Amino acid sequence: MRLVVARCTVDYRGRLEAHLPEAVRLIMVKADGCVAIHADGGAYKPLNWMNAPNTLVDRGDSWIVSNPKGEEITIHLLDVLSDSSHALGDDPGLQKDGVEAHLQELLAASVHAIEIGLTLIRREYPTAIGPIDIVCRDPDGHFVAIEVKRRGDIDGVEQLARYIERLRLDSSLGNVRGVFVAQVVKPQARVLAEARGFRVVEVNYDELRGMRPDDLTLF
Amino acid sequence: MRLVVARCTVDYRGRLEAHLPEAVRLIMVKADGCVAIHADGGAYKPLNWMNAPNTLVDRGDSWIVSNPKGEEITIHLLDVLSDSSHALGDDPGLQKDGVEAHLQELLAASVHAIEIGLTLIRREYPTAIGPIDIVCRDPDGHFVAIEVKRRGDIDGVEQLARYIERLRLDSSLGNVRGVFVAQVVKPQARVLAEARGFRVVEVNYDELRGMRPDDLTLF
DNA sequence: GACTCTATCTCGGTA
DNA sequence: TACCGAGGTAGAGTC
Repeated sequence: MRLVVARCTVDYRGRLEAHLPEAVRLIMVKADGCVAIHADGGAYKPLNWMNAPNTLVDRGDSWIVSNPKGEEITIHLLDVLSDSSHALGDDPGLQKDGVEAHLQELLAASVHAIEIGLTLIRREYPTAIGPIDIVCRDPDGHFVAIEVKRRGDIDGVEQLARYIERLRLDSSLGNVRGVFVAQVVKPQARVLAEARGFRVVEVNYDELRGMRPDDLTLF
Repeated sequence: MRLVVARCTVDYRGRLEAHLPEAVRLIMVKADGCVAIHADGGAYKPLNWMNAPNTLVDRGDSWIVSNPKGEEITIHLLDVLSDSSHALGDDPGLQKDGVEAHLQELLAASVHAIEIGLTLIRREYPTAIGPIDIVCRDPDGHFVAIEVKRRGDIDGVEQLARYIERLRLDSSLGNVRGVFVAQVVKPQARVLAEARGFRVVEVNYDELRGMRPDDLTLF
């Protein structure tokens, strides 16, 4: 990894056009060739960047980084304050817990947390337009399509609507209804979900993790 | 900005839980206090981070960074290979051109580029499920809801469909129709838009920029 | 390769 | 502040 601190200007031309006026910034070049230009604030996102694969032409006072898609960044170096390189080696990578997949697993194991009386048919139920998170049957024998989100946004409701529309094309399934499950459901998403006739359920991840799976509960 | 290259392990607990095994990484601390841990690859996204505002407790061989929301990162430093600080100063910020907002402004100023005879009612027309990009009236007095996208995807068509559905609930508006405008419209989006009864218009950003606003045109 | 969906999304705007 | 939508979204997984 090469770290250059320099007074510079930057021009990007590609999916849009962007320009950075003269200032002191950090230019980070990683081993895979990607380049990122950071200011001294503004969270982790760089001001400008170019992902690998790309080619870097170093003309001394300016760098031109371009990729096969025709995007290009030009960095004019006006004053280099520091320039260092470090061998970091491969990274073993990040281990995560608590993402949507886990929420989905927990819910599939405890579908009664969504609605009493549900029976799991399957998780990741396949359709032509993508898998439905969870599909159940209710005590009346009706299909219940369940969309699980960490944050219940309007996009998720649309997603559920597409799946329901799809399932209803298959008349052999009979009645199909939708349930939208999330840790937090945004107001607009709730309005839309209810307008679409979907039930909306908020669940607590930590409580869910503490619950016994359905096959151990006695109702 | 402080740049530390060190062999380290990292643990994050907050919106989810994450752990980084021992490896050599770059730890970047910006002037606003935010911390990012980078590997030597994987584009611009850090492996772990903590946004400002937060507090950093430096215990020498370990750092504990926590924020008011209850998120926390613990960095164990096993071997510091480099530690440097640089004064970067404020950044004048990024100047962008060609984003959706510009396209929308240009179109609002030249609605005849969408369709001859339209009169602008307002931009960002408010509804319970979000603002409509542009709303016009046509020569017959009908409402026209216009969704503007840089890239015309299926999501944008769905968005327009939601707005139209919403407007039609208000019978006082009379007839309402939709127009989907983008620089490029994906085939699937076009099919869906036309199935929904929306007109589809492709516009050229550069041509649009060269046009005079409506109040200067003489039709 | 194209498509789909998640994200500690980030970031900006606005009510 | 919370909420909403755009993003050069990026990145992962699947078909």
